[in-house]
Order: sequence, then structure tokens, then C-alpha cells
Amino acid sequence: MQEFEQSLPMMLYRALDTVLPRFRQIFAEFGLTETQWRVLRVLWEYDSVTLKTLSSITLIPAPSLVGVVDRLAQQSLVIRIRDDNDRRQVSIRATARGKKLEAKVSPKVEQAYLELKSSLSPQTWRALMNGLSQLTASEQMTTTK
Amino acid sequence: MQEFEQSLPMMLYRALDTVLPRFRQIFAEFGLTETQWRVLRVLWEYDSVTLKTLSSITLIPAPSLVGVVDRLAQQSLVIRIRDDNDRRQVSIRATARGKKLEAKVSPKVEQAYLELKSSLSPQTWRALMNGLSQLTASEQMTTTK
DNA sequence: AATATATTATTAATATGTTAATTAATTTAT
DNA sequence: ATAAATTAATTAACATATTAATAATATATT
Repeated sequence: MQEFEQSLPMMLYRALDTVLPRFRQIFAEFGLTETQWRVLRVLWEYDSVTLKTLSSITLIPAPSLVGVVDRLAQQSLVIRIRDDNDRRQVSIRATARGKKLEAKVSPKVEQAYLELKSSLSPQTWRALMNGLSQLTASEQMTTTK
Repeated sequence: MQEFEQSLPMMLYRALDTVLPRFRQIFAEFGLTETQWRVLRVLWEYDSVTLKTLSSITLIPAPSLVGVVDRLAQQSLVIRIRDDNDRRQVSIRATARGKKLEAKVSPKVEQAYLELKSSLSPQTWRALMNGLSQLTASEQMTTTK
């Protein structure tokens, strides 16, 4: 069984299970899910982002993203804008209310991230990130295409 | 945005998105989902496993596992057995039909795993696994607890 | 033994993932 | 310019994740 539990995919899953809860706890304090935060996180940097681009940056599959944006829009945190040049496309942008969240959420997230980073030695951290980079460089993503 | 996309959690997600599709394709050839395979993978080694133990090995949260086992049982690939000593517990075991799948599925999975492994240098692979180990060693899981 | 507490599995409610199909709009090829 | 192929977003159907609550059984306390 060792073999299965020590396989790369299971190790990746376990790493996420270890790392994410602390962040999700922060998101929950502001009524946000992790995926909702991922979307806002992007919209805090780019004024307006196509749904497809948003999907590729956040790694949220487009069909899921539709619902995520729906719920964020219901809370008036983002709005949909149909592109005039290419009317197939929909751009998403944060509302004033959505933007306002950044100042409250981001500091806590940054703090948690620094704590996480300091749980490993700089060399180990770098080696880990390097391994992950090479892994994704060799192949190509399929999920969000 | 670099900072977000290069963050550890997103790197982990991207790694999974890169690695998993090839495996899921194999599972699909046998009408299995990834989680269903994870359960069977364990039951091919242990004759009978408690739902709770199964949850902790497969990293599938117990509430999800109930449904996964339901669907596997409907296909007569596994059966539930209520423990006589402790009637709160339910043990799961593969049926003959479920066991039979191993010979067909496992070789293909092994093959895909070797290919994956050979996409990185041995040193990089080891460094990656080491980093993931340390990450999960420092903290404790919360998801499946 | 009786009550309180803890544990295992399950259910419930909501959100998201996965894959395929659909719709509307755009581009390409004829 | 028009039919065919392509693309972006969405819908559909099903499976799983997440969190909280519940039911049944077991253990600990008094």
C-alpha cells in the first residue's frame, strides 16, 4: 500500500489537503469559498478579464466558472460584460464592493502564505517548486485546455 | 499575477491537472472514475477495509465515500459488511468481479506511471517527492481527519 | 445500571469537478 | 457571399467536495 500512498498523485493530493484548510478558513471569514476567492484574486489585479482567460489563470474549468461567477454576481461582487467586438465573449470585472474586499482579505492570506513558506527550508522550498514547474512544463494541461 | 499563478497551491493544482488526465483516460476505458479506482486500488491489497480507514488511505472524505461505495456496490464490484463486534463500523471488500479488474487495469496504470516518472530526472523526482513529504509532515491533515 | 460523551456511518445542503452537448457568434473555405 | 468549420459561453447530467447535522452504537462516568 506504501506504493499507492507514496505515489505522486496521492502526494499531491495530500499536500493540498495539508495546505488549503488554513486558507479556506480565512476565506470563510468573509463568506467566500476558495474558488470564489481565486476569481476575485485575479480581478483585483486585472480590471476586466474574459471568462476563458479567467478559467486558464484560476484553473477553474469553464463550466464550473459559470456557476462561480453567477454566485459572485448575485452577491454584487462582480459583473458580467458582454464584449462588443466579439459578442461570444463575456468579460468579468469586480464591482466596487468586490474590490473593497481585497484590503481585508489579502493581508491575512499573505500572512498565512509566509507562515506556510517558512515551514520548509529555502532549499527544500525551491526544490519543490522547481519539481512542480518541470512537471507541468513537460506536459500540457487538459482540464481547462 | 505571476505571484498568484506561481503560488504553491496553484502549482499543486496545475501539477494534478497535468498528471491526472492520462490516468483518468485509462480508468474510463473500464468504466471507472478516478475515485472509484482509488477505492478498488486499496481493496485489491487489503481484503476488507473499514470505511473510515478507506477514507484516510484514499483521501476521499467519508461523506463522499458513502456515495462512491454505493455506486461501486450497484455495479457489484464491492460489498458492504456490517462489523459484528462494533456495529457502527462498515467494512468494504471487493467482489470477485471487482478483483478481476485488477489484472486488466493495473498494468496500464503502472505503465503510465513509469512514463510519468521518466519525464523527470531521478534527482528532480526525488527532490519533488521529498518536498511534498516535508510539506505534509509538518502539518496535519484536516480534510479526512 | 443510567446518563453523558464519543465514535462511525450516513444524510442534507450547497458548491464544484468532469465530460458531453448545445447555442450563438465568428472565421475559414469554397 | 454562403456553407462549413471553429470558438466562447453556457447547459445538462452525473460524480465528488465541503460543512454541518443526525442516527446508531460504543465507551466512560457517576
